[in-house]
Amino acid sequence: MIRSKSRQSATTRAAILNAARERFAASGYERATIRAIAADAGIDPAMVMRYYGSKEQLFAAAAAQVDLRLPDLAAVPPEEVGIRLARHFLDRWEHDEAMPVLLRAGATHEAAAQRMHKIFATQIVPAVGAVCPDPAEAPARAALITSQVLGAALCRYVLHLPPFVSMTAGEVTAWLGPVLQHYLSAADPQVRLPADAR
Amino acid sequence: MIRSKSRQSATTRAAILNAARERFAASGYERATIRAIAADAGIDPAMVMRYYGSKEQLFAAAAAQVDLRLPDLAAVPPEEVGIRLARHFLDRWEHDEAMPVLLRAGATHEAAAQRMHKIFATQIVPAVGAVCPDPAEAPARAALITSQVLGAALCRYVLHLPPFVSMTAGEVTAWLGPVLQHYLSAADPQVRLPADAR
DNA sequence: TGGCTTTGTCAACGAGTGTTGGCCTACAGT
DNA sequence: ACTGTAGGCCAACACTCGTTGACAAAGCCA
Repeated sequence: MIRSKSRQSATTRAAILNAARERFAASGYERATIRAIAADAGIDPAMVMRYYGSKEQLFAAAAAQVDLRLPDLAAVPPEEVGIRLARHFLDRWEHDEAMPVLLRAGATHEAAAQRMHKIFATQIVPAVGAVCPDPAEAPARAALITSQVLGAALCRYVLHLPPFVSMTAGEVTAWLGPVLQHYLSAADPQVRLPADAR
Repeated sequence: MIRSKSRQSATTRAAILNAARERFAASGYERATIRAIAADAGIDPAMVMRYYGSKEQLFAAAAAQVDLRLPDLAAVPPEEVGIRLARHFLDRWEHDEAMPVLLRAGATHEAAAQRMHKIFATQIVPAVGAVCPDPAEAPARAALITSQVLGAALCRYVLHLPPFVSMTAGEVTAWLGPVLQHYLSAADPQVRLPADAR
């Protein structure tokens, strides 16, 4: 367990990053303090500044490289795309805490919201576009999928809404699958005329 | 415009509450400072404490009495319940900022999350139960509806996800309606056996 | 007019924050 | 053995926060 003192920096950097991710995920950006993160990592707060420069940059490092690892949906049988997507997200979240980080922080921190925009544009939209009937509709369909997926994550991992946390991952997947399928491939619904909009 | 000095307290109290709601909605709980709220209301920070006791109590007052005013779904033709529900939520949010307050604050503040649990249990679950095939399923179905509805609000009003904000309220309603309908009345989906869960 | 309550301001406290610079220590290379 | 350097800690700064108590002004009531 006892290591030589030099060439230890990589280990410490990683420890800080892990502690930061946990704190950001558990408390959001503002309540996650440098001091608490440093305490979790077992080092002095000054080290955090030395290695990451500022809290903002530490957050950027903690929330960087969020890779959803979305599968190639074009290779999936068309009628299974929805359930496959739902299962993928659930799987991801039950084992990775990168997404709660962005969810909690994105609600109040502008930089986090911008990062979610980027993830949406570079990962979700292309994946959806691969199986979309009309590629021009991909952004809108991807946004709808994102809304359902983030909403479920919000209820389950952030708000801890009782009926949602007591469901198994399989149940959630079974419910979300058809909905994602609908957003992916259903015909664009006609908006009623303003006459009966009220 | 100039009023007598006494009997002014009700006006000031209301001004504080309005400013508080705006700040909590725009910045979340932690970034909304008493000083900023007081400045918006045009008075001294000490007045906020005098009238509301503490920041926590001010937040409670600002987030209190969130009445979704859900319609009696039993009186709606069964096949229109989904679209009716979607339209109601959209209508509510485009004109009221009480919900963004809870969304932003609920992500990081425990008291806000608890308040959302209460709103869910006392308003959404009963409304859903009125049209649910099996009342025992009402909490789960209500949770799914809530997840989609909160997810849409998150993308549209908090994260400002571009494709979502550029949709009209009518388009969002048309997309969400069938999904809410599905959560309300579709048969409980069978969860596949563990054999093909991977 | 004189006192009492209400409405409000001002200055300050104590705690907690991100951040900085100086100092100590122990290893690596010579 | 000596020295340079990198890893790490400590103390402190400057600032903001929620919160408090003392004090001033203005109305109401007698």
